[in-house]
Amino acid sequence: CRVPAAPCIPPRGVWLREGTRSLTWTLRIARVSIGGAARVRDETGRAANVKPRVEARAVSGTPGVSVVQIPGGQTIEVQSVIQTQPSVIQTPTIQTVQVAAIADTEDSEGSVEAVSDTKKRREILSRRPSYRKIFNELSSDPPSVSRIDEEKSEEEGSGQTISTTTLPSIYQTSTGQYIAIAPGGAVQLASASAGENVLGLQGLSVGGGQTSTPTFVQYAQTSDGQQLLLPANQVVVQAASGEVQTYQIRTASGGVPQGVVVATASPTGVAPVEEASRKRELRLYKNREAARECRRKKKEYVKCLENRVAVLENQNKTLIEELKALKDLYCPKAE
DNA sequence: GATATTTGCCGTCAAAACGG
DNA sequence: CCGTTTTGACGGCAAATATC
Repeated sequence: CRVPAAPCIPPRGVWLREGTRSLTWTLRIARVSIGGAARVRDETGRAANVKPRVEARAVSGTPGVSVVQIPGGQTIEVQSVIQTQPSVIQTPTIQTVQVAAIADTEDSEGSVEAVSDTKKRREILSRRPSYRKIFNELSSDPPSVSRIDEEKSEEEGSGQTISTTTLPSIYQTSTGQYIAIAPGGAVQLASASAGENVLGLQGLSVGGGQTSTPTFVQYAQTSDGQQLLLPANQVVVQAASGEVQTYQIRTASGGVPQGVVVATASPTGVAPVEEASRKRELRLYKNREAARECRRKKKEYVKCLENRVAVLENQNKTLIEELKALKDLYCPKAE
């Protein structure tokens, strides 16, 4: 949280490191590092990062006491003071923090318990109304703060993001680029570097019908109207410059990254297991995109709040000055 | 320079919210 | 009511930063 000058109140508990230099917290759920000599490891050594470390997150907490859970299932209760300054705090500022207790949670073992533990935690962390709801409610009264648009706001910069309104088919090319073929027929290159919109290309799903192995072919239309038919594992992309390139599509066995839909085919004749996994992939893909979008909106929302804080602080300052001036003018003897 | 810690982002899950 | 969308929560990774 980097709202300037406005003290952010940690919503649940306080996040701290024992006996070390800094204290950090983020919104609502924080990560806790237990540093220094008291560094704690998951028994299985599961803090499987390149750099050894332990992270924990809040499971509950009241002002002054935070209960955090470390990966191994242990619960550590930490007594602390409310620290209102976010970000890094130098040694003189931080107050002593004691690890009050380290206790094994009864259900640290066993998958069934683990599930119920997760549930318990989720219950503890009662869900608050969504930020968008709160924000829209807030913004119904005061001026100078823009509402978060329900609609997707114009993307700054290039609009290379893959459309999320209707699900495109995503393919990874042999060069590592991703190609999205939207139902509308637009083909987008979604590479890490930059994307370019390519029109005039279409992906055609030719349903397998009776066959259990659906075929996927594409045709491409060149600028001069010529049509190209391509093998099932290739995609042609024409850049804005006019340059036409053929890409090889990787197959699932070739190590397609998670979530990449390998092919879109009619479900007819597809084994239930395959169908289920296809559905799952689809769901994951959609959710991935949704999460991305949600984060974008959230960032926007936080920016709006920061603006709001700045505006209100300004107003406050102006009003105080005005009041002071009026007092001086009309009741100079006051105080 | 090595190690420790923080921070930001991502993918996934699950539950709330929403829309038909 | 049910399917879909949205979003909080969480675990994980890696880059950035701090500290030794």
